[in-house]
Amino acid sequence: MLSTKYNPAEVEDKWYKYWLDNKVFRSTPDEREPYTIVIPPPNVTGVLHMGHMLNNTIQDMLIRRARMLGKNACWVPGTDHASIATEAKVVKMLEEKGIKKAEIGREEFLKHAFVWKDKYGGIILEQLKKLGCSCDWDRTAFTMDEGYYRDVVKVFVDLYEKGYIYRGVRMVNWDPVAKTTVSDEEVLPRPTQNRMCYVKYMYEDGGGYLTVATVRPETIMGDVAIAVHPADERYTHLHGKKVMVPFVNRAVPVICDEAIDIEFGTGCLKVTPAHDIVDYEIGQRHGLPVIDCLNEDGTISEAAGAFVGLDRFVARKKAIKTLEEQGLLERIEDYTNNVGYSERTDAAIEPRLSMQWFLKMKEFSKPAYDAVMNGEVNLIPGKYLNTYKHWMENVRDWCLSRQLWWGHRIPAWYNEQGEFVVAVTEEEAREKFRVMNDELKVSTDDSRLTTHNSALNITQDPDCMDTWASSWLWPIAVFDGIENPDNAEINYYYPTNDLVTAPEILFFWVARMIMAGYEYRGQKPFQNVYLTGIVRDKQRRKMSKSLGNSPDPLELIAYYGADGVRMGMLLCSPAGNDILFDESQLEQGRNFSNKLWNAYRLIQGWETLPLPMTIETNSIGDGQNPTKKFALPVSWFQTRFNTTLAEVNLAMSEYRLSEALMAMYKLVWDDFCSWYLEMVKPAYGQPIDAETKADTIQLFDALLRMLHPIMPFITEELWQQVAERKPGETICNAPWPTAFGTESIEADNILTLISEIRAFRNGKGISPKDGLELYIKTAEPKSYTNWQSIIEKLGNVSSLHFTIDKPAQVYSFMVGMDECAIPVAIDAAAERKRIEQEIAYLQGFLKSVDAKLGNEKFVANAKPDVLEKECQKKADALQKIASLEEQMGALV
RNA sequence: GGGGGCUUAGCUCAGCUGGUUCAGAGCAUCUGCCUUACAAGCAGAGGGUCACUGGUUCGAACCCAGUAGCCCCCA
Repeated sequence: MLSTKYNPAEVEDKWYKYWLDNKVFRSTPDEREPYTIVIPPPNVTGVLHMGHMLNNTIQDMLIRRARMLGKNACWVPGTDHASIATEAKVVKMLEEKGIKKAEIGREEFLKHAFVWKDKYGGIILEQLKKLGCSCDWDRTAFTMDEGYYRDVVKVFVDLYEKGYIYRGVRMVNWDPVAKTTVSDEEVLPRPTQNRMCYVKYMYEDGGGYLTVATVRPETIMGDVAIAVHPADERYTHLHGKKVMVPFVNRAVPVICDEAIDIEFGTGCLKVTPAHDIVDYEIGQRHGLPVIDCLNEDGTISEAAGAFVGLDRFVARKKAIKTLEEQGLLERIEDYTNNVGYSERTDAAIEPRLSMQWFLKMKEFSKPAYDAVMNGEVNLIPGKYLNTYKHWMENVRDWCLSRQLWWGHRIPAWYNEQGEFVVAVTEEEAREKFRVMNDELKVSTDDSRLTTHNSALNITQDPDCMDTWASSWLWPIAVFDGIENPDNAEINYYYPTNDLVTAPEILFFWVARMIMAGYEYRGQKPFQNVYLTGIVRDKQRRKMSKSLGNSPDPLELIAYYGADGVRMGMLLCSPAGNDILFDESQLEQGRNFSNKLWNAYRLIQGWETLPLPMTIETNSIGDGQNPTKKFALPVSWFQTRFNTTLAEVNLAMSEYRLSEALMAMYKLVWDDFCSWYLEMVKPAYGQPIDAETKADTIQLFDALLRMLHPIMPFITEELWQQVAERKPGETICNAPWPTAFGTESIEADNILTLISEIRAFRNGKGISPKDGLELYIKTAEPKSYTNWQSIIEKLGNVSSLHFTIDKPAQVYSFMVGMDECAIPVAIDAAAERKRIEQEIAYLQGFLKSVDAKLGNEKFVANAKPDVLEKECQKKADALQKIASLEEQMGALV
């Protein structure tokens, strides 16, 4: 006896193991059409969160359906080394053990990092298995695998040689805690309480001062000028004068620059090129020197000449105090401004000049821009097209270097003279130095250069690359398409079909993969990019570990079942729309699993009768096939199934996944369970004819196959039970359903009639157990008699008449054009009112239709089918009104 | 400051190329049912001036302009 509740925990692990044992997810190139997805590699620091659940459920649904459609489905899993996030974790872990990164050195640190990665790096992949993800695990890749590492380096060298990569000084976002640059996107601005200091800068020639407003007095030592707006009349007299910088007593010029905001502060800007991007630009324009007052850890540098060695925030306080003591502080105000904080360490970001490696983007990004604009790569939903366009048209050079150890080390080598070459290996680097030297020697004939030849003291750039500089090769590198660009796998699987990811990394990752795809394959990396929404909590906050507002996905799976979670989540998340997560959604998914389970319980419990049914017990047969008791309901459901299947296929092809799911949900719950099963269900303890049972199982099998991509576990469990299966056979490889070859049977009137009867009963408080008499006045009694026993059963109709003679006391209603009546004691006045209201509504409706038909322009302009519809509406409305009026007349 | 998007039932959202039997779905709410597949259930019901104001059109939730509110991205 099966439990009345579906228990997912009992079956999920069993089937996942079965799939792995039978290598169901394994893909190798063959003659079939490939269908490929590469997973957006989660960070090795990652654990499964709600975003992954959504994202990977979508990928699994796509890949499982493709597999059932007979394609060679390949889903490549893997992880990203996530340089900054992982390094931060490892540093912290070591610190807890009392080990300092700087003390143990690079080699040793990396050993620790790999140990950490081996221990924690695969957790999330294991968690994906709980979700049911059908990845080809034999292909699991990692962005720092040996081969992958070589690819990344090779690409760097290649791009350098092509002239795309350059080294330059730039203002970067500096994280003084992680001691690395971070990208603009990793800087989170936050309103911060500060103090605005109004500082006096004395004229060099004495006789007065000007006042500058600043929130960063600790950078005063780096001032190289005071800038005012050329049109600011308050300061015209100061043009060309010099003023003294506090603390260091350096005379600096007062300069004019259009960039100054006259309204802000006093209208005088202290120019500190090393510590502010605007100041840096002003400095560039005016040829000013750069004085870098900060060390990489955020302490004041030697170059500053004051407060040396103090932390920047300590120095700030001290600076204020000193200014006060020296009488240079005019006043001080509370001031709130936006300060950028590191997403990784939460340290206040320091704008800082530093030597970095950059990739020139303008020209390089062109193919990626075109590919999306001309639809070669399709963004779903399309609203991201504009976002993409805008970003790509304003693309800036990509800072490739990070001051970290965990990652792909920049393949640049420096000699003692500070010259550098870019090469894949140290060997090659030496060779390049040698060649470079030879050329120099030839051109300059300088014998001193011989030393530099094999000289040999060369060192590699200590920095490593931005994580995205490895993951942008993902769709190529996982098939070894960089090192072996013509291998069978890359030729077969590339370009991939769909990429499913979050919109927040559209530029970071997606755009760059497209660039890499065209550069290294001459082709797009994927056809479609499905951008999921962000999972938020009910207060619309993004779910995150730091906020603690994210439930533990594994607990959810344990409670609702993987299928329930998958169905529940996706049912209400259209592409690109944020999903407001609520556990009641998962409850819906779980309940749906249970519904399916119980449908099966019902079917499997049916006893069949060995003998053919007799015609007497067989009142709703179609009259031509008396042994096939429920021919009409089966055909009717098959018709419904065919319609829904077409909707599902269309919705899927347009990536309207939630709509596809909703259509399936209704097909199963409403059409199959609430209608079809109730129609064919025998009375308690009664047998069913064998053919109807077989048909029902066939229908159920088709439903299971349709649901399998979204609910893999329960569908496998039931599919294995509804029929005898061979060892190793699995619904994963069963064919995606196709339409039933059946005569199209509609039963809308029958369903409406039954609903009307039930509604009437409900409204009158009549028990479903009390049978009712029913009169139908129709031109086509056969359309009802074919379904008579079903009408009687589902409506609990005790006798059905097709006569005009009916009792005077009736409740009447319309089904389509047919007039129906249930004899019952009624309140004639109330009934009259109800019918009057209905007539009034119809007359209003008729008026609007008439207005259209009476409008010459409408008749002239509307399409013929629209016109025809309107005429039909009019005819129907007229006939209904006539019927209703007749009913009114009959009322006593 | 520049760019993009959103505003439809209490909540979350559909509504593809304008045609009122299109104002929809799910959840939630309400009413009645423990009717032996399922109370994680069954049968019903109520609920919206499609943000606002104009315009285009024979016809607008849908197209255009402006207004208000919210969100995101870039500076």
